[in-house]
Amino acid sequence: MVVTMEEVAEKAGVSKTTVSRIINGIPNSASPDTIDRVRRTIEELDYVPNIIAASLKKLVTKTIGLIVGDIENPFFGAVIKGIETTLRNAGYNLILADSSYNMDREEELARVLLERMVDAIIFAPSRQKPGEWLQIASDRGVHVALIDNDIPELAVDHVGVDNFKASYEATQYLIDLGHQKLAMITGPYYRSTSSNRKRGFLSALEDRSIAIDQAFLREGDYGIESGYEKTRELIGLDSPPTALFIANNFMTVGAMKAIYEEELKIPGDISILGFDDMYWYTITQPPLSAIAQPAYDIGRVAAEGVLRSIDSRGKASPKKIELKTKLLIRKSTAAPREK
Amino acid sequence: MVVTMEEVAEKAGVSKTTVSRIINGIPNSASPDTIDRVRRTIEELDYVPNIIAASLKKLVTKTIGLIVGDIENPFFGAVIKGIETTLRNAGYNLILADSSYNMDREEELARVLLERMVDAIIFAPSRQKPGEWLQIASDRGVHVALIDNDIPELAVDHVGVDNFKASYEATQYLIDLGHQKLAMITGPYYRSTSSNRKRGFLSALEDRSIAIDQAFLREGDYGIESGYEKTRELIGLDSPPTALFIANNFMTVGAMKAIYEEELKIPGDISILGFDDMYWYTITQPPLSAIAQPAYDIGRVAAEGVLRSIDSRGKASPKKIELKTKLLIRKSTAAPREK
DNA sequence: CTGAAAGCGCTAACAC
DNA sequence: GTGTTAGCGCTTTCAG
Repeated sequence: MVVTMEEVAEKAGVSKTTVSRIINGIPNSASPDTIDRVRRTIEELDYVPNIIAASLKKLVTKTIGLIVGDIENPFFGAVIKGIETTLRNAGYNLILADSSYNMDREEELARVLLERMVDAIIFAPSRQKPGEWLQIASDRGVHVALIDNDIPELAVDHVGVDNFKASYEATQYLIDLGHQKLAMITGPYYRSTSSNRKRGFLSALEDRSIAIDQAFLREGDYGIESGYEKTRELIGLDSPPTALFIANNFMTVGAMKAIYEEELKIPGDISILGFDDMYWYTITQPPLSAIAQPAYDIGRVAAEGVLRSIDSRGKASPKKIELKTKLLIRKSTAAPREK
Repeated sequence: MVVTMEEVAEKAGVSKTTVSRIINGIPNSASPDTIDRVRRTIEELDYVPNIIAASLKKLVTKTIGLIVGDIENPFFGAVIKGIETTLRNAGYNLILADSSYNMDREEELARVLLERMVDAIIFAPSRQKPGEWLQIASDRGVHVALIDNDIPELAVDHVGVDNFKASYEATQYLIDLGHQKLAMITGPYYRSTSSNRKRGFLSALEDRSIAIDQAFLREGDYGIESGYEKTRELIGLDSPPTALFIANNFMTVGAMKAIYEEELKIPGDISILGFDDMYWYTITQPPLSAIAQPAYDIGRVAAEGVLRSIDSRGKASPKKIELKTKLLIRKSTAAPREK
């Protein structure tokens, strides 16, 4: 740093203390005259306060760390936007870290954030297993909030959606349309979101007494390729499904690719329903039916929770919050063709 | 923070200095024995070094600030990924800030980043006009790199693509297909990218002696709605264009919406070519032709430049780097129908 | 209303 | 090899 508070003080003919108080807007701590003089000096010198120094003294950085699995996933894009906006408006900064869905990385990042003295960590875990550093962080008074996937055994805030219910209702909708041969491409079961989405699907079938064909249940990895391959397998079956429920956005793209390649008609030959809504789902042919998650709000609510938790000095007990999903019915789902 | 270096030192029976040296891996500064003892103590105490304190002393934070216009834009998503990955591998952290394409906000954010003592700022400006704080940052030795839009009068690094050339070539391709009635929906001219894309389009027409119909040139704002409206205007013309070139991803979505609404055939009635490639352009009907920008690499190269610049203590002169675009021809562009 | 002094937790000369 | 000392730039009692 070039110019320090000391220099401002000197030039204005006051002490550092006074300058500090004025900058921090402590009421009744300086005469209007002094305030004016100091303000002008700050202006003249282009003085920029050093928040790092202040942080060291106050033991508070007004910085929050965020660990996500993949910044490039549009779902996280919206979540991050919600977090960043909320935090920024409250005067906080965001340190963003991408774990590539790698657990070792997650651990390392949590540690790095601790070293940087973040006031809180918002974390989108890639699996349900709790990491060691997160617990350490929580133990030392660094507020922790989970988003998307939950880690039930960690007693910290969590913001997500009711994946079971969303999945259950979507499946029910498909059944009501008349489908009996329903397939699902799920995400990896080690994620709470994935396993809940699968459970919802299965549970709906069960409740409607539809036998579960194991060949119709495929575990993907949330990537485009995986959606493509699983779909090929599914439509290659002797008796293929008439409805396909896909657990995330990327796999849905892969699925569409496979379906177009085989020149199957949607929804004539097969109905398609995806988890995660994308802004471009309205311009595919046909427009895609999907379950929308309030991604921005997940971020916003998580950030608000963390802020509240900081304010209350961690005296608030952990909350598990589930936001509402919405089933968006467009044109990719319809009754199965009569045979 | 709970446990400090002092406590580690005490418990291990050495001085802070020794602990510090061991943590920083200064060679030949402690006996293997001491190192071992200290390491074990650190482990036992779950000691986490306080980088904020170190930063204050060293006047280097190993943190870089990034200001983008909209985190949710998938283009920036990829750019951010490139930056984050590169920085992380070099041991740097990223403070992410979203300006909502607002210039006042940009200024404010630059200042906030300065206060936080970032070692460098990577900035995706929303207009060509240079801000005051960025100059101040640069003057104080904070390295500055621009991405996407350039601000020519600022003597700092810039990484982007040759928008003029990309646009020129794409237009040329459309003309070679036989189109004579070409329209373009541009972005706001106050961005260097937008105006260069427009210039490329116009220049290609000129070079092929195709008269420029002003009604065929529409200035959008890079949003979905804007793409939709401008396209409606265009296809509502008495003599509508046979080819439409759209300056970004979001407006392309809007354009598609308008075209489907009017039940026009692509590319039969109108050819569509967009700037920015998206991973889902292969599953629209027809798959969309587009100009791909190496978004991840733009981020990576910008981050590498900033890192290099930090290493060389700013003795490197500013570089303006243009990465290669690629014209991806899929199915939304074809020769105009004979009339 | 204002200032002096004592650190926040760490690093970096400078000694020994 | 290791320790002592003096800060980095700011905030915060405590005095007046």
